Order: sequence, then C-alpha cells, then structure tokens
Amino acid sequence: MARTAGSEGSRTEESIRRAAIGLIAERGFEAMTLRELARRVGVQPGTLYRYFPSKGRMLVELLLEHLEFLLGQWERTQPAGADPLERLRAFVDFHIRAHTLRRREVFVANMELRSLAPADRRRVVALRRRYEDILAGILHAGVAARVFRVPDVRVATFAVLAMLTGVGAWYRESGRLGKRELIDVHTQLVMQCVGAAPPDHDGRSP
Amino acid sequence: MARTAGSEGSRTEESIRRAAIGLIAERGFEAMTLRELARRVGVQPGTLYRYFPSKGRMLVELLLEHLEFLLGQWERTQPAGADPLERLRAFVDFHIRAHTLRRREVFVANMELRSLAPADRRRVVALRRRYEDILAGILHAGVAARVFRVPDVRVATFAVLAMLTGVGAWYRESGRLGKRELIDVHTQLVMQCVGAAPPDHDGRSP
Amino acid sequence: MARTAGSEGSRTEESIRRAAIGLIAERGFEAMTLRELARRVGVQPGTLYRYFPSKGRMLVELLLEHLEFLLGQWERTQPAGADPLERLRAFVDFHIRAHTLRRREVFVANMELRSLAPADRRRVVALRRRYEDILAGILHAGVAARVFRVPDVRVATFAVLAMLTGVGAWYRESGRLGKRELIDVHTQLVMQCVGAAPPDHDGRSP
Amino acid sequence: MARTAGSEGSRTEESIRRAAIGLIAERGFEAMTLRELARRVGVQPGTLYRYFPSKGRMLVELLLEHLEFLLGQWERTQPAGADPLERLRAFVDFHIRAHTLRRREVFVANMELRSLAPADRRRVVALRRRYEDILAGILHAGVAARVFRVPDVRVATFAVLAMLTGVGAWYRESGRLGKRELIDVHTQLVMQCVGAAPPDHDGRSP
DNA sequence: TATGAATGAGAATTCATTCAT
DNA sequence: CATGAATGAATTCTCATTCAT
Repeated sequence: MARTAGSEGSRTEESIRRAAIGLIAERGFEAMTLRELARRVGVQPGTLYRYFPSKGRMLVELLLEHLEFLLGQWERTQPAGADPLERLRAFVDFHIRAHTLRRREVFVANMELRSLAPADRRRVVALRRRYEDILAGILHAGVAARVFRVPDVRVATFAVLAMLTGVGAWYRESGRLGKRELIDVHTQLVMQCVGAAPPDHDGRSP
Repeated sequence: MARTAGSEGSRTEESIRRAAIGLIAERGFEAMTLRELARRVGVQPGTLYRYFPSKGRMLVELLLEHLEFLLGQWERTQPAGADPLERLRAFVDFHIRAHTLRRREVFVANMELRSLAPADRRRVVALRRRYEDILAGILHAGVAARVFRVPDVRVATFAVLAMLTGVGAWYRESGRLGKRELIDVHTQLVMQCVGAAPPDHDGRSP
Repeated sequence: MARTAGSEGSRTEESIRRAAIGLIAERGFEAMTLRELARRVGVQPGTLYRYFPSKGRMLVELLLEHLEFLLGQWERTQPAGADPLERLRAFVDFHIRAHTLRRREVFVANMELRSLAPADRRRVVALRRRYEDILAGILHAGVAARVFRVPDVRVATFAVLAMLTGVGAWYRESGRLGKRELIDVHTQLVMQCVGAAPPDHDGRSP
Repeated sequence: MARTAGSEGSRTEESIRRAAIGLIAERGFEAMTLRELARRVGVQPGTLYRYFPSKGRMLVELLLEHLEFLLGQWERTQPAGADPLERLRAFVDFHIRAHTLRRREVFVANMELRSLAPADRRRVVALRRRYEDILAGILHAGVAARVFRVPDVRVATFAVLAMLTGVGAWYRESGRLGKRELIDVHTQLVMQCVGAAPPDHDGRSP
C-alpha cells in the first residue's frame, strides 16, 4: 500500500514536529530514535526523511522555529509604552505564559543546544541572545530610571531568566497553582528581586 | 604488556570518574561513548567494566557521590546559629562556591536525570530534594520570623535555586566577575528576592 | 501542474535513456540511483516507471539496444568484398569509430554485465559474442588465406578486441590524436599483430 | 560468547581480505554488502570494522596493496640486462603470470577505480601509471634501438596492456590452453604487434 | 502523462558489552 | 589488572518501488 488514504504531507509534517518535540523532551535528543518517532507518528522511519534531511537538521529547525515564534510573539504582544515597570510586568506575564504553554519546546531549547552542530548552535544561541536582550533592555532602562535597583544588570538578567524559565521544569496544569497565581507570584518575586518598589507594600514599608 | 607499572586500580578508577564527568558534561550522557571515555582515560573499553558494571550504573554512582558530597559539605559548613538571614547568606555562599567549583558535576546532575533508570532516578531525586529542603527550611523560618516576605515559599524556593544554579551555566573563572563579587551580587539579588529588609532601601540600612 | 506543454512521452523516454547511459557510465549501475536519474531528467522518480518496469530491465534494454545497433551498423557498413585484409581494415575503422562515438554505451556494456540477472546476461552475452564472431571470422579467413599469421585465432580475436576496445577508456576528443590518426595507428598495430604484411613496409612485403 | 576459540586477529584480517577480493570481483564493489562479506568470513558485520574503518577504505587498501605487490614483484623479477626484446618477453611472461594468478585482484583493480574517492583514486592511478610506465619504457627503448617498430609508443603501450590484461577476463585454469601456451601465444602476438623482427617470418628478416 | 506521499527492506556503521587470555 | 577480539542489537539513513490522485 503506497499511502494511507486521506493523509497529506502538511498534516504529516505537523505530526512529526509535534511528536518530535514530545519525544525529545521526554527522552532527550540523543536518546530518541527515529524508529520510535516514526512509530509515534504512525509512519515508516524512511518517511521522516521526506520532511527532514537528517536527525540533526530536524533539531535545528524545531529550535529555530520555536525561538522565532517566541520573538515574534513578543514583538506583537509587548506594551507600547516605555515604563520599565510596566514592561517588566508584561515580560514576566509573557514569559510564564509562553513557558507553560510551550513547556516542551522551551525545555528542549534549553537542554539540547549541546546536540547541535557548532554552526547551528551559533544560530540558535544568537536568537536566544536576542530574547535575553529584551529583558536586559528592560532592566537597564529601569535601573537608569532609578525604578529598579540591582547590583549588576547582566547578572540580574541571567538570574531573572533562570528563575522564570525554571518554572517550566516543575509546573503542571493540574498543580496547586493556577496560571494566574503563578504569574502573580513570579511577578512579585521578580519585582522584589530587581528592587522595584513592592507594589503591595505601600507607604507603610520600612 | 598488561599494565603500566605503578598504575593502580584506585588511581584508574579516579581517572575514569574524572574523565566521565568531563565527557558527560561536554557531550551528554547518551552521546558519550564508552570507547571515547576509555580512550580519554588511556585504557581499553573492556577495562571500564572492572570499575563499573554498566554505563548506566556509572552515571548513578557519579550522581549519588556528587549529591552526597554536597549534602555532607553543607552539614559541615552551615552556621550553628539559627538566624534565617545569616543562614540564607551562608547558603548562597555555599551554593555558589560549590556550583562554580564543581561546575561539571552540577551540570551533569541537572541535565542527566532523564538518563537514569526510574529506580535510580528516584534515589537521586530524593537526595536533590533534601538539598532543596535546606533552602525551603531557611525560607520558611525567615517568613515565620517575618524577616523574609515571599508570596509562596515553595515557589520562592524553586525560584532562588534556579537563580543560583543558573550561575554554573555561564560563569567562567576568567570572566568579568571574581568569585567574591559573584557571591556578593547574588547574595543581594536573593535577599531582595525574598524580601529581606533591603539593606540599602533607605538611609537607615548599613 | 501535471506536465510541461509539448513534452511527450517519446521525448521523455529518450531523455531518460541518454541520462541513464551517462549516469551509469559515470557512477556504475549499482551506484546510480533512480532518484538521481530522475533529477537529471527533470522528472519525479515515479515517472521513470512509465518507461521502464524496473531498474534492472532498464539496464538490459539499454545494453540490448546498443548491441543491436552496433551489429546492425556493421551489417550495413561492412565491405561487400571478401578480402580479409580489406575486411579487417574496415572492422578496425568501424570499431574505433563506434567506440569513440558511443564511448559511454560501450563502456557500460563492458562494465555492467555483472549487474544483469543471469537470463538477461545470457542474452546480452550472446549478442556480444556475435560481434566477436565477426572479427573471429575475419581472422579465420585471413589465416586460411595465409595473409594473416597468428598463433591461435581465438586468442588473437580476444587480443585484438581488447586492444581496440581499450581505446574508449582513454580517448578524448580533445586529445593529442584526431580520430583519423587514431584509426591509422590502430590499423597498423592490428595489422602487425595479426602478422599481416605491414602496408608501409615497402615493396618487398608479400 | 565473546570470541571463537583459536581465532586470531591476523588470521581474521587475512580472511577478510581474501573474501573481500572474491566478493568484489563477483558482484562489484557497490553491489557487495558488508553483511554478505561478514557472512562469508564467518563473523558479524561489526567485526569488519576492527580491520577497516569503512567500506571505502577497505577498497583502497586492497587496491594499493595489490599494486604495490605487483610493482615490488616486477622489481625483483625483471631481467638485469637491457635488451628491449628480452625485457619485453620478460614483461609479457610476468604480466600474464600475475594476471592469471591474481586474476581477481587485477579485475577489481581495473573495474573499481570508479568507486574510489577522488583522492584515493589519484593514489591508485599513480601506482597504475608506474606500472604502465614499465612497459612504455621498454617500448621506447626498443623503438630507439630500432628493434621495435610502432606508429605511436604511447598508444602501443595502451594497446599491449589492454591485450595482455584482457586475458584475465576469460582465462580459466581448466581451459584449453595451459599457462605456458598462454604466455607463448601472447608473447608472439605482442612481438608481432610491436613489429619486433618476426622470428619465424623467414630467413630474410633483419 | 506525471506527481508526490509513502512503503518496507536493507544499507553502512556504531555501540555497550563479554570473555579467553 | 588489563587487553583485544568479537558479538549482536540497534541506529541513522537510502533506495527501489507503489499507487491514489
């Protein structure tokens, strides 16, 4: 039988992408086998090669697509205004949403840089750097405007990102906290961390 | 020739451990091959099996040894007193030192949980949990004593740990910051994050 | 779009034949892939199956067509007379021309017998044998007429054929020798080889 | 079971070489599979890789070894004297012996140049060129000494080599001609071909 | 007439592991 | 304690081929 009735290329491609992200997140890129991926998609291993030229390229494409999506989303979402506090709040909200919604993509993008060929790694790292720079920019502006107080902007950027990204590692939809609380809690933690005047403190603060 | 004069088992074993950690940190556990490990140690692949019953067991042993060392060190290092603020400061100092000194071990322990067999993973995770609980305990105490203010202790624990552990991912001996500054910067960030009475908030702080 | 206007089956078929001969000559039959052939023709792999039932049959047909063409050409070209010397001269001329003009076909026919299924090989070998027999007949006649002197007609046949066929392996249009010289040189070599009175010796030859 | 008692590496290596030459001669390099080679040798496919780093390298090594052996043999065998006629006779004898004794190696060396990577091909072709140059040298000397008469030394070299090498393609131990006759017949054909004073022409020959 | 999605078998190669020596 | 020869299973990837459209 040459092909299953009704299955189309673009549908197959999307299935592969989804299954691949899931499998890589579960097992790790090196531990995942194309056989298993194919089985999960419901095709023969050879079929994967109609959509990706090699296992390695598949990883790059998945990562690039994810990071481009992330950056594109932010561009579309970010608040117009320039208030650092407002922008930081928006960033935390965006990041947590993205990192819980696309948990597996984020996880893979963080874990599998190692598995990329050097040239590919550079491309991916460059995109990731652009994402980090969004936060770095906000912190810089906030420090300049004296609404944030951090000992070292670069380090604070890494610290905040690590803090926020870590969420994906333990958050479960079914857990104790809803997404709204999750965002609120992290907003407060981040605000405290960067030394922003705590919003719920009010005049009574020491 | 069966063996080089003077090379003894325990020395070989230590070489293997060191090389293994390095190789796993570089390539990832799945991507590392025993052939390459053997080559790096300067021994034949078969020889590794004198020291480890399997590739998988090797990983567990490396991780358990690392975590036990970490916990043991803390026990010996932690301040006697009970002041949460003092203990948090000590924890940050300890953690950053450990995570820069044994960067590769920490990295491996964070990345390769996935590669463990379920039963092994449980043992390793249990140890890691004990380590997390150290921080959780400090935060709880601090919140109870009203010297810390966090919206959710559990989440704050994860956040602080993620923040501190992230350091290992980018810190380099030769970088802009010395270890002392690194600790100071993170101490301040953590303190702000947990809402410890900000020392420089206003004129009255030291 | 299903097909380019004006491209007809027979044209496609001829393109495939030509491309196939070229590709097989370059890479060898086993090393050539139908994908590559299709790409060169500018068509999808599946399309090839409209013209050939299988990769293997394609080879047979190419070889049979070539050999039949060769034999047919000779039938049409050979001199009417019966003078062995004249016929040998004509054969050398014909062979060299054919083997330089259709170099790739000849090359393939010599190299790829191995790749044929036994039954197909037999058919092809039979045709090749008929071609060899043309030369064998000439030599026999010449020896009988005492104008050639060779120690063993069968061996001499192989020897002369090998000698002449070898030309295709190194001859290049752009080389030192033109086709005319090439033929002259080989004619003389062959004549000497079969012990025919060398034509340029001088008047004393028999 | 780790290994078959009594089997040694060097023995295995020699078995592989022999089987490989046989298999390549039968099927062609591309058509031969390592699975089949392994089966013939009586080992697992993976075992082949202890002896050759890849299928491709195996071919080069086999060819280089063969050609080096051939050249070395000739150095040791060639007649001390400088008489071209004598040396040509010795060359024919040597060549036919070598090409009937090591028929498969010769066949492979002639057929499988195509399967080599460009750099490897150059090395092999260089050695083959050195072999051709032996004959070219003899013919040159003979022509200079006026004991040979050929229209073009380069072409004559190719012609004679093709003629002699062709023997391997059809000669069988069990055939009509013994090796002695084979050599004699070819010696005479070659001598006639290069226009050496035909010994049996009649009394008047130079 | 031709496409393009898919198959399924098999290719080269690699790897953890074993064990006689 | 260590080697080196070998295994056997699995891996990525390729290929001839099929067939609904």
